[in-house]
Amino acid sequence: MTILQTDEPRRGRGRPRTPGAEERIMDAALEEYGEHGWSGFTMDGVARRAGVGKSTVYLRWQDKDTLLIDAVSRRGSAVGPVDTGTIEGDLHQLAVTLFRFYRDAAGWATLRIYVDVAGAPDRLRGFLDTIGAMHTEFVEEIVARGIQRGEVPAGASGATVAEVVYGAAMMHSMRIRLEGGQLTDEEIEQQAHELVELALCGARA
Amino acid sequence: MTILQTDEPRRGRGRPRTPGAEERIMDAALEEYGEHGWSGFTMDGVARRAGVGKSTVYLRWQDKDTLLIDAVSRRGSAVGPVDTGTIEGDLHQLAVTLFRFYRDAAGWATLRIYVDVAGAPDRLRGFLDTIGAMHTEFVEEIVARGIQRGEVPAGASGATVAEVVYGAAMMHSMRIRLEGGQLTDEEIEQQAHELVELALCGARA
Amino acid sequence: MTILQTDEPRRGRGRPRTPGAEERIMDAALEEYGEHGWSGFTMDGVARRAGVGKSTVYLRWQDKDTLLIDAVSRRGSAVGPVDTGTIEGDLHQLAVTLFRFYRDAAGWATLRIYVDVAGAPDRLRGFLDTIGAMHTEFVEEIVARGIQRGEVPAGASGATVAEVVYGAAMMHSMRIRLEGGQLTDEEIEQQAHELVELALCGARA
Amino acid sequence: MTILQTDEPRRGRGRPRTPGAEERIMDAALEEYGEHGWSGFTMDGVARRAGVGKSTVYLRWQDKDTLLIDAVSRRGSAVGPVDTGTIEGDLHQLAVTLFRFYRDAAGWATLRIYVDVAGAPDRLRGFLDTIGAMHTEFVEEIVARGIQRGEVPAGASGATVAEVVYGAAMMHSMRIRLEGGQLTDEEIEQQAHELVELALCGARA
DNA sequence: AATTAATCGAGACGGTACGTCGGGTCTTATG
DNA sequence: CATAAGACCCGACGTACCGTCTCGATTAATT
Repeated sequence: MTILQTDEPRRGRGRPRTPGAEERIMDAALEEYGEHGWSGFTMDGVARRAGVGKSTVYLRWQDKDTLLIDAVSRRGSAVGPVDTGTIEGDLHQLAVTLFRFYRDAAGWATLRIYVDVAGAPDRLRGFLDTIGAMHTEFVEEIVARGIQRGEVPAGASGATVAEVVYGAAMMHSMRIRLEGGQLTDEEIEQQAHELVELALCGARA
Repeated sequence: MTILQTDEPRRGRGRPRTPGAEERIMDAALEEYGEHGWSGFTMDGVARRAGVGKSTVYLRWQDKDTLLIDAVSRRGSAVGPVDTGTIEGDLHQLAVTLFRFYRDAAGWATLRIYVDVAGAPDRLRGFLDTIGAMHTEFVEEIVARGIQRGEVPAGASGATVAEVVYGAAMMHSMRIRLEGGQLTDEEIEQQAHELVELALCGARA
Repeated sequence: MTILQTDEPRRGRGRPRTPGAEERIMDAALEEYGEHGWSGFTMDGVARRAGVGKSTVYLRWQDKDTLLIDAVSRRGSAVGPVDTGTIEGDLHQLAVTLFRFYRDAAGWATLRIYVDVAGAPDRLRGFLDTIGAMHTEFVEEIVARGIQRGEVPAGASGATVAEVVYGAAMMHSMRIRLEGGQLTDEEIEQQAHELVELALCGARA
Repeated sequence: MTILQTDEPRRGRGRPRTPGAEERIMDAALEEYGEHGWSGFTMDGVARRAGVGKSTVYLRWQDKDTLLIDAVSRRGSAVGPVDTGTIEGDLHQLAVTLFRFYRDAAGWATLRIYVDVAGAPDRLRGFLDTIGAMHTEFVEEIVARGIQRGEVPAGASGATVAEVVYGAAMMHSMRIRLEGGQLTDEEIEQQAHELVELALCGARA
């Protein structure tokens, strides 16, 4: 996604930037973060794993936070808009995507960043807010279509549904993680099903 | 709470540990973490704020992580069991407590730690799991009493209700935080009400 | 010697000081210093080796320097006045004593202290000066008696003789030490003989 | 002199080491040691005084001892070979240089280190031995030339002369230092003269 | 015998310096 | 120009030691 970048000069002069470097660095960043956590996530480690020099990293990202957030945001967009024809189908697919996202190390890292940034007064909060709002919009579109189709009453709140689905998926994933386990695809289907029923029940009331 | 401590030798020999030191240090840790976030949370800073030497800190906690987790866990137990007579009242009070907990810097820090620890393979996961299970038990007791009273059908899942309430409260709090806002007590009441209705709707189905 | 001690109150009340403690502590101090040098000479180490608590040490010496200097001075007085009847015999015996003194770990430690203290502006310099002057006096008495007996001319300088004997003995000892060797008693006799001849030659001129 | 350094890789890659840094650090080390003595000689202090980060120091010297010894050895070589045409002139110049060397804080620090290292079993002793042997050689060359010129008999011992000159100069300097005084240039000339006469008297016998 | 008071071993205390490590910057030689 | 390498300054890490302090447990001399 690399939203945080300054617009590159691209004057065509000098050696062009190595093509795959951004990717390799962001991948390395997510892997390092996934393996060692925040403490233990070092720029030297990222550079070494990506096989580049530190200056190559700092040429593209101004600091550690920015790199990590950028790397994480790119994966965060794995959760995108869906349209299966029914509100139930849409929410189910969204929930399944979420569970899979949280099961992955990089996906969970995204959540870590969000919670971390949300907790401290920070220049980056506004940016993540945009991402968060984007996700809320997906759900509101789903609910809006459901209202149009008459599946849920007009007063149903997309924001609430979003919070329930995202929040419950996150909490369930965390519990499994703390137990040291990992969700299978079948369990994800089952959990998503229950969760959607519950959310819809609330939306209908 | 200081669960992580090894049981002290307590041979009565030598100068006894200063009584209030643990408290002062943990308070200082939460304040430092709340003000500066993870980066910017330093042991020297904690010691200075608590008015103790670094050795006094390291005598009680083996490292930075352990101190922070311990400090955070102590506050985590602010959320305890409730019994108001109805499942609706119980869940409402629980939700209100949660919202208030997440509004507080130290409370949010707790969540940060949980998400962080859940993301990395770690010796501390098992411990936090215990705390997490404790919270699930509170909700399961509430639901069990609800079943006894006939408020919800026998098949209602306490774990699911817990995930919905905790997760949605967390997500809502995070959204407000990312927007830079802060929940008022009235908004908390309102949110808690909606959330409980939704959860109960799901539990009854 | 324990010159640095304040005069003890000795009011008779309370538990009397453990008799052998001073000795054990000073011995331990010299041993620790001899084994580990200045860096590596720790009060905890001394107390542990002497089998006493730190308070027992600090009750007798105000700090590390004082203890070490005191311990070292006690051994320093191993070199005392002599009177064999001839200036040659006196100086020979003095030189032999010196060589033996410098061969010993504690004796060498004494020299270390002297050089160390002489190098830094310090409250302890005056004290060591006294000791140094004492040694000079021994030699001056020897030379004065030599003058009386007509062995050396009236203008002979005791201070110069002292400097030559002490200095040359020290330098020779240092060279042997740096080579990792150790002077035998025969070598000491031989060195002392040469040294005295040289010093007397100078004194006679 | 920096003899202790491992030969550098010098692959030409990466930023080269700042040219004057070694010098600045060693100067700072000697100044700090001269001012505060061993206790009070801190790496942070050296780095600050040299205007350098601690890592820059530790990149060049493995620890405090090594730095100090290296710094001191460099100055130790201030005393070098002389050749004035007569043994008397040579020794006189050597003695004057020595007295001036010991008068200087850094010079005296050198002696401190020597005595300190000579006193403890240590990896560094062999190295200082080399320096010590070098000094002995200077004097032996002087004496050898004196023998060639017939100024002293063939059996004269350079080592003994060296010990007498170095030792007596050191002892005299120490006495003056302990008294809190400082040798003037005139006194140095006078002392050197006396000392050389005495040493030559011995060498001739 | 009870009281008083000093000393003892033990070890926690507030500090300070250690030697290491990582962040972000800068400087070289090489593409 | 960008890059890989790596030295730079800074500051936090967790450890060790200093000299102080506070314990409970002795150990006499004084009541």
